[in-house]
Amino acid sequence: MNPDDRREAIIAATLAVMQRQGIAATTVRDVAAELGASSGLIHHYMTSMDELIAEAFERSAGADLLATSNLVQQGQDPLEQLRFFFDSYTRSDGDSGMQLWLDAWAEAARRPELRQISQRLNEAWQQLICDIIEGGVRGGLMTCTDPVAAAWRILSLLDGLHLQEVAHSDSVTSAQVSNWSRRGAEIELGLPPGTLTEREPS
Amino acid sequence: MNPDDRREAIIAATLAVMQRQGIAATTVRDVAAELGASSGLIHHYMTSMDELIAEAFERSAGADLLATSNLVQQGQDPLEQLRFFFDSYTRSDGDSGMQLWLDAWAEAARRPELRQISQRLNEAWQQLICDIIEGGVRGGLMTCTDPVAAAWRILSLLDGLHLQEVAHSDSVTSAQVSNWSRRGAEIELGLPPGTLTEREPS
DNA sequence: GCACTTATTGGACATTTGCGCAATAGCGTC
DNA sequence: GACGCTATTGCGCAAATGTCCAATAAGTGC
Repeated sequence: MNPDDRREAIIAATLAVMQRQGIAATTVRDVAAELGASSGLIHHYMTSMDELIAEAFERSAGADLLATSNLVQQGQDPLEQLRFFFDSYTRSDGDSGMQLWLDAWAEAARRPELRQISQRLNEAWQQLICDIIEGGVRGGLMTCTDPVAAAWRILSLLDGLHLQEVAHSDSVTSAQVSNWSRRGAEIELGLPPGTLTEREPS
Repeated sequence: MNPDDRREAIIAATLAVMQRQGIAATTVRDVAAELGASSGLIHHYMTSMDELIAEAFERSAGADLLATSNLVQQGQDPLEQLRFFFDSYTRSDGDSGMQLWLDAWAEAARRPELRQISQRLNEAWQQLICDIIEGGVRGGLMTCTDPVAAAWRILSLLDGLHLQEVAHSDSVTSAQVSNWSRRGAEIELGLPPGTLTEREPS
């Protein structure tokens, strides 16, 4: 098998195990079993377990960011862009992507490589929101005196609510995460209620 | 040694280890070393490792909640109560309490006992904020059409910002967590800027 | 066909983990 | 001082884990 393809296959298998069992409980043997290969093979391509986990997480979380980013760019104006942002972000929690983030944040303190990736991606998410807000303020569609702070607030609110949904499923529901976070952004940016509500696909 | 005291001592030692190393990396042997006793002793008092961890987390997080709750009750009006709430919450992150919460949320999916405790405490935090808001709305000091949602937003925003600070220390600083979360609550509740800023102890 | 590189295997190894258990020490009661 | 209960010890066991390594299979260029 082509080395590049093999490497991809290993990362894909790692990701599958991570999503099933969580980052902390992912072992080399499980990845090998998922791949249908031996454990030695994984170490032939990866120098350490930490690198393997970091790479798999980056692949998964990076793809989510890219997908949302692409969708946002299709928005005609900043309001639609922000709506698309919420559409994309609140849809992607159907899979276990958010549990991965929870694991990553908790493990960041103990895995430097993972921490670096997690930080970089979070800052990219914040930047994405910040750009939308600055566009909205320039166009007179939104009111905001501190876009950097506002972007961190919108992102953190979304993460904080998602966290409750994933950790304690019957405290906060998926619909509440969507509604409450959209309403929060409306309040933050001086928008009338309903502006960011998900539109029915016509 | 008195069995009750011994039990307390074990929990205290467990907590110390948990704060130093994180929940996932806490082992029976480490707790025994911290206590200056043998590993067998821990199992004489606790039926399992999960129970030990859950109990220690409940003790620590419950104490934080109680301390904040007590401080809030000393506020003369809802605005001061909310200010006290932020004072208490944003001060308690000096120690590593927030990393414990991160671990707890991540582990909640795999440790039922921990999940139950985490969920109960989070709901109590939300209730604490909700009561303040309802008092503020009644007294005409705050504007809020949905106190339940607003309380979840204020709590989740605070947790989300804290999360960034703990996981990636140079993305968001401790001061920014305090300022941004207070400002967020002001916007949420229709308060003029600076209303919730920490007062200098005169 | 033959050397040479590389992918792949399967297991060994040292370490760490939660937990159990037989032995011991300490202390209160008669 | 003897007895009995329980706190406490210290070790051992089985399972799991990351890492490494010698042996093998599979190509690949000559």
